[in-house]
Amino acid sequence: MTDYGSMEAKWQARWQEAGLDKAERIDGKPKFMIIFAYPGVTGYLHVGHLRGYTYVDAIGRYKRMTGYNVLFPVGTHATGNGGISLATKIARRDEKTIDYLLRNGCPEDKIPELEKPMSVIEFFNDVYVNEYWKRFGFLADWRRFTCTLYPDYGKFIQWQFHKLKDAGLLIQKPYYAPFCPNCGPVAVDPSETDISKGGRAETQEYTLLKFRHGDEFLVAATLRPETVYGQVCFWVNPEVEYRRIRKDGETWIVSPQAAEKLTLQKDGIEEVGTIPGSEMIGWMCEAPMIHREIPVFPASFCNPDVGTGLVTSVPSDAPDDWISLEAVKKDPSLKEKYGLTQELIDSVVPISIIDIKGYGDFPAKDMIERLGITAPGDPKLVEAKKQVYKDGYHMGRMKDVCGEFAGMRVDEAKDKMRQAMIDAGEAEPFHDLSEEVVCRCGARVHIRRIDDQWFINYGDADLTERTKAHAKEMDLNPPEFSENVQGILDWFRERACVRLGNWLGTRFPFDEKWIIEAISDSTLYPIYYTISLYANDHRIEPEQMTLEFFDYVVLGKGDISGVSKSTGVSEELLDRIRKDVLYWYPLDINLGGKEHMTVHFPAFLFNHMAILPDEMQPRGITVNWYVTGKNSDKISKSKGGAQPIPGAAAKFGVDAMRLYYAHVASMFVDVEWSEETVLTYRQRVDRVFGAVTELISRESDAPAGEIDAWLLSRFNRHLAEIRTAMERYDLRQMCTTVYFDMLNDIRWYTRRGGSCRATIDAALRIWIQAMMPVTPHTAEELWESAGFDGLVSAGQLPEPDRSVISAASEHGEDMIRDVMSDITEIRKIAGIEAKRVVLYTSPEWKREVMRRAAAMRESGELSVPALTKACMTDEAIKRNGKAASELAKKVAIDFSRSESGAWEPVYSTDEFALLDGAKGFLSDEIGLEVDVLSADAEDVYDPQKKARAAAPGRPAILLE
RNA sequence: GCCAGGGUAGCCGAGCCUGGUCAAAGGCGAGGGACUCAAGAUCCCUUACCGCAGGGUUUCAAGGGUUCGAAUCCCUUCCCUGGCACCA
Repeated sequence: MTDYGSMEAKWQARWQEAGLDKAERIDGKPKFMIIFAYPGVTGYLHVGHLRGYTYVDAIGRYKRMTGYNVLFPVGTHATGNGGISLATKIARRDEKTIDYLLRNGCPEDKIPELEKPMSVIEFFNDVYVNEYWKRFGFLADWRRFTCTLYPDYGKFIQWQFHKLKDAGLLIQKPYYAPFCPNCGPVAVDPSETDISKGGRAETQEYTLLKFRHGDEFLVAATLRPETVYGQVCFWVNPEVEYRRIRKDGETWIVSPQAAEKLTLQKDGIEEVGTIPGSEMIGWMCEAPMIHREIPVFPASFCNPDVGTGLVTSVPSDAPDDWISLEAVKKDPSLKEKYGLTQELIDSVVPISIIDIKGYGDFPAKDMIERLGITAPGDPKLVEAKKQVYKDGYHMGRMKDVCGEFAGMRVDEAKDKMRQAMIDAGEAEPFHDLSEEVVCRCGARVHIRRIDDQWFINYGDADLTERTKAHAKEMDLNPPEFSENVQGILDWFRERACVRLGNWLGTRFPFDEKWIIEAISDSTLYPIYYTISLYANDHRIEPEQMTLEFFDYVVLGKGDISGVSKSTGVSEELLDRIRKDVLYWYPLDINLGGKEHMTVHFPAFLFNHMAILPDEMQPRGITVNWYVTGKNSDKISKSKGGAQPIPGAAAKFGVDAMRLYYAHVASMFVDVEWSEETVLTYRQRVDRVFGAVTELISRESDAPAGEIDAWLLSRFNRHLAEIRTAMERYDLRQMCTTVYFDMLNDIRWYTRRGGSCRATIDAALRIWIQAMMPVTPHTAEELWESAGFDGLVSAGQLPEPDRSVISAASEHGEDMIRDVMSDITEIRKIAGIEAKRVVLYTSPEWKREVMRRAAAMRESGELSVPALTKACMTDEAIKRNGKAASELAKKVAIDFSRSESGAWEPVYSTDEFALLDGAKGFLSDEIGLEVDVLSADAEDVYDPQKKARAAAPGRPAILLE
């Protein structure tokens, strides 16, 4: 295996020596600032992540070689519980975790150090920078690296929150969060850092429905308030000892567990007694909204742990209800046991309330039959419920029985009906976890109301309008994101921005018990890269980074001498930082994966708009899609199947991988990772490398000829194409030109016998420079062996020389290729064992027809009759009779469809000279003797009368 | 369901905005050939169908429409993908 690593390391060291990675303000020089949305520190990354990062480096390199001073900083986002989670697992030597670390190349002796969260973060910061980004040859300004857990970064975030507060965008309102009675707030997430069970639980929003019975209420909890019109009875678990509680002067009956949960969410709850479930069977209670009396029946599926342990029954749409009602009707023992009358039981019949495509009047019944469920307690009921709920919510429509809600879509009716009942005092909101969650301390975790939760008010109308207006001006890629983002910005509402508990992050400046949560501290940060430089080398210390400091350097507010005095930062340094900020900002491109479209990018836009002046608003966002595993999953970090990045880099070489990312597909589609595909790019790099190496060493003392003019024309045209593509950041198009088209041109040049040193050198300069953005190591290696000076990475891409771009020259070679393929085709079709081929070039009169057509096209008078008429005034043309008028017709149509001047090379090329000059080449290529004759020549040899078919651009061919 | 984006030759994928020069780029795969003792690499040719002269025929999810002309514009239908929130 070739040792790509040492070649790559060599050039990376040279770039560093040359200081190419460092970005410094150069007043007056155009700047370009680009970032990728920094990754969360969650462990080892996989090959998929490098896709977006590679785009950023390639774009940065391209900008650098086209006259820009480029700032490409990197950082990491470590806010959250990822670090804690990993450290905890490492501390208790969790087998899977240790295995995961070792498999990804973590040195064994490093592991004991990783028991502290911050050590984990620092460890991975180092991995990301050194094993991923530097390894891939990125020219990022490493000096500016920052991490969300650094104290100086925290100062910046606290300042940002002061600004949000000043702008009136921080609001407080109640919020419902998981809470342990002993440990306080806990994080419920799949990593299960804080908890020992229930990491997949979700917070669900129930509606408590109050059913009047005498002067008390049976309280049911439902996720489907829109089904109240279908209520026909009420379920109570006869085995459960229910509680009576006082709430706002009312008496409620709920399960004991529900009573406990309610105290966490409602004020003034007081237990006043108990009542066995069995006692309630046979009661009549008044259902909310419909105000009908419905009977209470026994049901074993009422789990006191879920909701309130009491359930309103809507058999039409709830499979559990349907099957249980059937069971009640069939079970005679219930009548005796609970004294229910047959009449009462018979009076309970399902009511059809929702019309769902693909279902009959009673969706629950349909689903039960479809799944073959026959009795209550069947485990398939869970699935049945989920499916009916989902279909009902998305596709259902309320039927006529639903009063004022008739005809509404379910997803709309749900909120409306819930609100109507809450307004009428018949219902209340309630939150519960979808499954049992147990804290590490062993206590049960419940949802608790938090009254003073802070939110950022992204729903603010003025902010939204201004942000939307700015987004319209931005360069957003893919273009459809421009359209979508308008909707996303509208849809963004208040967002909880702080949280309690065991999380890493910055303290909320207005109340230290809160930690600023993960999305909210990563929205304005790109601007901090202009400042982190000075914090990292300790020219400023975190304690100096006061509100006045940021106000001055970011916003230009305050008086420099005052700020200098209060912070202890010299006026000179303050001035310098301020100028840096003004120079580098706004951000030109923020590139991130598609997951950011509805989360990070809108928040990024809002925060910039809320805090920074117009001239500092971001200019562009580029969204990249993923590299996926099989079955188009994201390559999962946790699944472990993905290849560690350093291993892949060693195996394929960094440049091959970079080219793979840049070219394998449009930025805006997912790509399935396949080593085989990467290998074809490895091969592609090798082929280009080989072709260049061969050109460098080729004997090349021939004088410049036609083919040299052709190559220079092609390469300068490509240069222009590359620039056009890169205007749109279309790396893929650019790579097609550089690694495919240009290689093909070189092959043709070689095949045509090109070997002029000056041409080759000129072509190589263009070509190698054009390779630099995507395959920089290969480019350097080639640049050096070609004997060119300096580093390509430090050079400037030449402007295309339009004076050497020649349509005529390119047309000539196209013609030769066409002639070759025509000959091949004729030989194949005709099955002739030919010894000789005769080419007849077009007669002069046909050229004249085209000249006339071109002139008429120019002056706008071209039409079939006009051209025919004009041609007939020319004796030399007219003489050809019908052939002349037919040609005039065809030419008139062809020319009028084309751009003016497009056909010029066709009629003005000296075809005889061209083909005669290529005779030797053609003869070698096709293995036949080749003669070139002019169709105009006197007594031309033409035994098969082929010559008359000759036309400009299309010589007649005779095989014999 | 709502919003958005798609369905192109064996596969991947350009073209579609700005209709004609589109049987439709390029790559991969496949077949043939050159080079070679041989393999690999490299290079050349072919790869919808028909055709003993460079041509013809039928194609760009399906159906309909606009137009002298449609892969490209419009309408309908079918199918696929993503997002639908407090989760980074």
